[in-house]
Amino acid sequence: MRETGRGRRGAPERTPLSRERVIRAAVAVADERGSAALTMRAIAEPLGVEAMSIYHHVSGKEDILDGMVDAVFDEIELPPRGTDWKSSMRRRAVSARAVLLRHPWAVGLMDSRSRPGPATLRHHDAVIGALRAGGFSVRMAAHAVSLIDSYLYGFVLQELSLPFTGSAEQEEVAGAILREMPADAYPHLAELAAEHVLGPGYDYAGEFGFGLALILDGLHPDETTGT
Amino acid sequence: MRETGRGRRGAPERTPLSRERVIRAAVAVADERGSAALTMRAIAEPLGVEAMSIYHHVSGKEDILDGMVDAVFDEIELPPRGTDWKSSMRRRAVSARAVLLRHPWAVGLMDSRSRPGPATLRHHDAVIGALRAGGFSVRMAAHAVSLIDSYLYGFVLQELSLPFTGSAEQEEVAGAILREMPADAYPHLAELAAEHVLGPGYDYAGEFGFGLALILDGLHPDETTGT
DNA sequence: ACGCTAGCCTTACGTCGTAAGGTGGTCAAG
DNA sequence: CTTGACCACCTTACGACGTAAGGCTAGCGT
Repeated sequence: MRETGRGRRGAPERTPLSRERVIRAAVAVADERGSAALTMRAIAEPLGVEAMSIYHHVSGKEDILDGMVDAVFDEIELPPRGTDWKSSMRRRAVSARAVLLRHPWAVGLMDSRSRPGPATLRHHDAVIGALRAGGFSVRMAAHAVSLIDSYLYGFVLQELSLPFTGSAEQEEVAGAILREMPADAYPHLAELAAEHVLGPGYDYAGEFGFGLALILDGLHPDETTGT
Repeated sequence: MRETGRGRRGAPERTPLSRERVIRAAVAVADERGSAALTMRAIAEPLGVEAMSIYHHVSGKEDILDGMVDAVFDEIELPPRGTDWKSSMRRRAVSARAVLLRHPWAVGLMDSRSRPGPATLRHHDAVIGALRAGGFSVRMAAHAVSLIDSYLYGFVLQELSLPFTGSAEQEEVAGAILREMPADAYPHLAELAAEHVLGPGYDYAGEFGFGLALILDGLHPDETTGT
């Protein structure tokens, strides 16, 4: 697993560490073993290095976390140019959700992290740009970004806190909760669980499209909506 | 700060610990010193007790975190009965946002926590109930809850990750970021910051109402929207 | 009178982030 | 070729964390 390279005179030598390589290793550790396992020692190991060596390339763990968030934004597809604003917003949102689900630690990292990296800035710039190109005023673009991103992050946040991943465990877990839950104490919850969530073919992921469509249909380039 | 009470024969004695008192103390610590300072020892201290004593009343730190999340839900105003669904959803959302801002650690705790407490269940039950009473089908109520809550949590998540709290610092910080940011690399971001966010009277909190209104106006009791 | 038990405390372990300083291999200057 | 500075990594160590294991004591029922 340890990467090696060639020195400038052909002598084989270990690829030197770098901020980028450290952050890539950190992302891999968090993906594979969960965010709780993201320790300095765990990051160092697959790099073939001791924990303290990392400090020569990043300023501390916070710095790594900042870099990880930026790496995640870098993976999100930018709104494609040359399309109408609505479908490009949809594509971007769908891509962002996929990336955030691939890196389940990312949403939780986003609060508490207030120093945006270049990929993050580029990402937001492109999103605003697509809206502006679609005829949105500056004020309206701000509204749209706030709304769409809030929905996006909030949806993924809820999706990740579900105790299951596939729809196989889904029935099982939800059923268990239902059983140990006094059914007449929470009648509406019980009804929703029994009739809908546990019903055939229910897929929580499908909810994402519903809300996204509603939001995008409610947004318009100008303030012609007339609130 | 140490609470005392009276024994059953009038002898003054220390109020015994309880799960509830532990959780209340934990909430206070997190509110006052931040979620990073939420250690067992820090929770124990204001209770006049050693850290290990806590373990006789909760099963571990995870248990405390679960209790804290439930305590937060308990603070959120339930959707008032006897009102139309739309205004009761609005009231509930506004109340929830206020509570989540009062306990900034809460949103971050909500992912990773999958065992809902009684207050949480009661809260969700009441929300679904209000929608059902407003004529929503089970399926549509599920859509509505997912959408509204996603927006709510996502908005607060973003709001909390802003590096400022009041609009005084706001200009200062945003201005500083703008200055150290290559302005022509992120033109749309720069434009939005300069013309809108830094403009007079901008209040990020005001964005909440915009998105909430759009979402609530897009939702309808039956599937008459015709997607 | 006496042991039970509930409720709190003491001690200790392994792991965390990271401060401080050591070490060896490479390279430029002499 | 020698030398010495420097770079990249390592070793050691510290205080704080969550918590396992077991100890102490006061008040109770018998």
